[in-house]
Amino acid sequence: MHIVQLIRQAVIENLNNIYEKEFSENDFQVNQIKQEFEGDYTVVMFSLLKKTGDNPEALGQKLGTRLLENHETLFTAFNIIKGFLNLTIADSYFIELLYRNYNDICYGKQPLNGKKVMVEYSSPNTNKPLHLGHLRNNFLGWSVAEILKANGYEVLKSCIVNDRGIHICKSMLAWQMFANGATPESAHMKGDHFVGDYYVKFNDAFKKEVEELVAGGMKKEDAEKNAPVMLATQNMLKKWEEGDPEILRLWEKMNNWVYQGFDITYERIGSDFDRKYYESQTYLLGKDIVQEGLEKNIFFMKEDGSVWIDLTGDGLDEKLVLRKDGTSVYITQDIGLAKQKYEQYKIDKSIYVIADEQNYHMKVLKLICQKLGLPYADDIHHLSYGMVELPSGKMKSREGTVVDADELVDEMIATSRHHTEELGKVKDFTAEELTHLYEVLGMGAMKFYLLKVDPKKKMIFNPEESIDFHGFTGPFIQYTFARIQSIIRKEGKPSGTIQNANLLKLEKEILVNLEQYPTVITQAAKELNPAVIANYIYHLAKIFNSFYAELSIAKAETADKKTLRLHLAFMTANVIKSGMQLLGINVPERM
RNA sequence: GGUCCCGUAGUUCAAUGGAUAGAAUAGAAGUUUCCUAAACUUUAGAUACAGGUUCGAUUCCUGUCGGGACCA
Repeated sequence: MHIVQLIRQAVIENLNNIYEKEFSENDFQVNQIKQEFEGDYTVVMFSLLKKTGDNPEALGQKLGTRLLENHETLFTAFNIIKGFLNLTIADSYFIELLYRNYNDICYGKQPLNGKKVMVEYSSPNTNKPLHLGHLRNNFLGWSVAEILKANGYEVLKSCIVNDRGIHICKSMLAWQMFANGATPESAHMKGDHFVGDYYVKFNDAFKKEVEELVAGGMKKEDAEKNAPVMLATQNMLKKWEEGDPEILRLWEKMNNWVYQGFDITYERIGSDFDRKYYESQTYLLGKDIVQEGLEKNIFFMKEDGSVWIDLTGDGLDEKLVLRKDGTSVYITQDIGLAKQKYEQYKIDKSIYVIADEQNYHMKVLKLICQKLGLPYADDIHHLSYGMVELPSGKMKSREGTVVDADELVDEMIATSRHHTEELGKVKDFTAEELTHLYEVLGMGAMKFYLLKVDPKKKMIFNPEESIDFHGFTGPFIQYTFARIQSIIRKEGKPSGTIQNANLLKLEKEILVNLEQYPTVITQAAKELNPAVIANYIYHLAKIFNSFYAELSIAKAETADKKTLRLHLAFMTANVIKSGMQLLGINVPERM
């Protein structure tokens, strides 16, 4: 049991005895103490004053005295400041922690709990390469999956590939018009970038045609509808839906180019999926559910034959679920896919990692499922994250302001190479070792940068300033790990027992933090928030670095202290490695 | 027009209703005969505004201003 729970329990027990009333966890808080006060944890007593009828001083005295009497192995001292009862935890309690978790790579993780979760993330379009926004999505989704695994869930990672629709037809049309049969091979390009270029070419052509039409006296609105390339694209989509073999062949060919490009990127950034869904196979789903909904009067049909749901009672509006020509809209297939996921995998929870611009859509999806009485409706969870923006605002592919994922990865790796060469600490590394190190550091910096921020908040990325390698960063933590490994190589793994603890402030601070790791993992899962882990690991590394600068491990004052500090270093390294893995970040033995 | 989200140091981010609002970076000043200076130490700097609830508000409620997203 974690120490905060132990304290809570002890406080409840003793309050019950002192006041002969029933107290519960909700009656008070237990917090970690602030630096400037004496002790380790504090009981906030304000909320207990009414129920106990005592003032803080009297309450604190009674409670503190009892706690020390009845739990002498846990508490060694207490003091009262205003409404806070500050408790000092016994050194021996923490020493036990070191022994108990020695070399345990599963420290902090939970055994399987029998629940199954699906995490859908990444969800790319096949008309352009991945960009910075996708990176945040991918890192988030992957990390959340790992965090859930660490909490005992069985996790399935899935991905819905938006492989059909008007946007793909635009790339296809532009390829027909401008490529002269070029391929990624002939152009020496990654397939996703190759196809993305034709998407841009389409937009250029479209813009030009609109301008010409407007110059000829047409209204802009009409010009956009009647531009020849737009009409041709719509015609192509129609042919695709009718199953025109030639169009289907082109569609398959271009999508495969894109997939080959995506595979390379996914491999580099460490994204993987247990199950991929393709919109071309799911876009017809959900129509049967619409029928059911009509019969149950949950949906209604308008005069033109289109089907709607009235959500005005829920503060939303009327929402289209089937067009008048009987074709699906996005929400229809989403309902269908949700059902398919549930029936196929018997999942207990379905998490969708999607940017917050889709908040409305996801709210509607869940609401409709609930109204339909679908059994999985309540288990649909939208993990909504803020968009990555530039200082100038939203990234726009049409304006060429998109930060490309592959380019950014290359840049990060180049920067890590530059820093490493400048410092010259790994001159004995082989070429492969160096390549690997640059990748570990570059990807570490990038992933940490995107994961350290609360997912809910939008974040600003400034391409002018490269992602840092100093301070609150991945490499800072990786460096801390590497220094510990260096010590372990020289001094060996910790062995033997600690006779006389008598912890110094810095030693104890590390232990207090190490003890919190399991709680942190639980909290991260509860909030579906990798930033909780990132902040914790950074804090731990920071404290360790102060400890490292202040106190010698190899030349500790006594043999006993040396054993203790080796243990501290060893366990800190294990927790750093474990926590960074939950973020998808590797740690190097040397750097 | 409607719904929702966000305003914290120059900048990028923290803070389950709790003590003197933490970090990083940029700025200033230091630390290397000693375990990796990608580090450490010191210093200066912030809750948009006005009310309210509370023993206590960055956090909850109302309004104003500012920014953003979505729905027609």
